[in-house]
Amino acid sequence: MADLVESKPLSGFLDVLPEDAAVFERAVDSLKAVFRKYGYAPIDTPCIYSYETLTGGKAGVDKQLFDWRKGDEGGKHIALRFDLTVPLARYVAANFQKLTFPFKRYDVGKAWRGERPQKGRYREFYQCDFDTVGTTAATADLETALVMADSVAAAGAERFVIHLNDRQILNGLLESLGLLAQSEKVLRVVDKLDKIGEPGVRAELTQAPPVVAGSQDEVGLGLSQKAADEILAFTSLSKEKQGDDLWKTLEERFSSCDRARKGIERLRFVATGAANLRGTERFQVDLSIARGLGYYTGTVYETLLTDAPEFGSVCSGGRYDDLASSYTKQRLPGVGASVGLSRLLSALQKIKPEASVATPCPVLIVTSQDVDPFEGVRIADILRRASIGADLFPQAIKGAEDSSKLGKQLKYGDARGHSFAVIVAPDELVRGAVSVKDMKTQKQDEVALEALASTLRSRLFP
RNA sequence: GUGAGAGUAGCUCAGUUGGUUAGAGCACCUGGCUGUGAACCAGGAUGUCGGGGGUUCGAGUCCCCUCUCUCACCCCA
Repeated sequence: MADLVESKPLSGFLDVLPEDAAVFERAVDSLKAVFRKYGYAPIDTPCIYSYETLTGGKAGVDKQLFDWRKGDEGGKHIALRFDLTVPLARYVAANFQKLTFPFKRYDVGKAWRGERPQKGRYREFYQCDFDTVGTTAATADLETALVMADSVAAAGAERFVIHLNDRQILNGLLESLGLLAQSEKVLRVVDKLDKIGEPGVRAELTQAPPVVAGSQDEVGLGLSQKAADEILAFTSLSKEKQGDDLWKTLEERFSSCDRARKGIERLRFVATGAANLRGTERFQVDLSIARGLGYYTGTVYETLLTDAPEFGSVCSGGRYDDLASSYTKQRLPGVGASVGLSRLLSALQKIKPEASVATPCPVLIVTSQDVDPFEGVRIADILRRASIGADLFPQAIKGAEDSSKLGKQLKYGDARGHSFAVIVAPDELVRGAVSVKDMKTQKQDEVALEALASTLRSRLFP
């Protein structure tokens, strides 16, 4: 015998079993329904791009890309997309004259990262993006928050909190400290507050920068203690105060800073509006969240599951001033977010492992070895014509090698989770009837063929 | 890329200070039950002990190298 070849997927890639795929498909359907309800239209975009397109011409982003070695286009380096937002930016730039703005689209698809996998982090994963492109209006930011709440709930999460912030406020603070140029690095460190705590963040902010520029293992921005104090005092504000207290404090603190005041105004609109429509327990102003992504410039969102915060954010997003600046001179502001469905579902599975079934059909047709196998196909067909999902256990003609006994067929039905078995056997068949067995209660009774569809329908959907 | 841990049956794992033929549970197959599953009883099949080298009379066990996976860092859904 030839040596067998590895059948397991690569690390960070997932096989999905039927029972999990059923959950996944339901979740996707629910999400899409939410997106459509808010006016987002579906689009589709390619998975592979040239390096240049993916990175937007910027250096340094390519570290996490999933390389594609074969199929180079005229020597061009190509790679898989790492999210759905970059493809959107490119798409909007490429189809600018065909689209109507504000443009709202959703896109459900896979993205790839070339990094080491970890808990809740894969190298291939699904994202469900929705964005509103071509407006700076704060209502779009507020509606984005609502879509996030509705989608995470629709995917099956019960307890979660959407953290809200606006980068303009922190940027205002940094501006007053003369640190605006380092904004992105500072935001990234601040973003780790929940993970490494205040001492950790303070250390990273004040430690000397890496000796070797660009080193990945050393951290440190070399800020002054005073700057670190200011930053930490600011981010802890939302931990001490929420609601009107917080707004009042912020407005006083930043009364002379134009940039921050705009951010406060918008954040207040979004946070109070969202809490008003979906409940205060769903939304929380959190001045410490920043999002690592560089293109966010205003509102930022992050969603944590109350029962599984260790999985990280399951739905994040933000507002950007100019999404497609790398691809077009047209300025395209917008706001959007992404449901990390692979992560969300793996977290939900941990919170409440649901007994789900491996079959989409409620009914299994099993046939005795003593009847013409055609009867099974015929009876299954009756149910399908009546729009009742019916799976027929493949049954060979009597005496054939792989003809299965009733017991084995019922065992299969049990393993797959069918609700009812329709047993086709000679005694009933001569009377023009079959036996219908409830797989849970084990009760079974004889039903005439003419009444089969209606009987099953009433039992399946009482 | 950096650091830590782990690789034994399809899955989860046990395997004593190195000792003959490597085990258990679950799952699977067969029969008890020629017209009835998830319970029970009896039986059955399954392993290059991740790979390579070394020490030894003898290695799943000790040493070295290598590969892979997991967790964490970086970064992020």
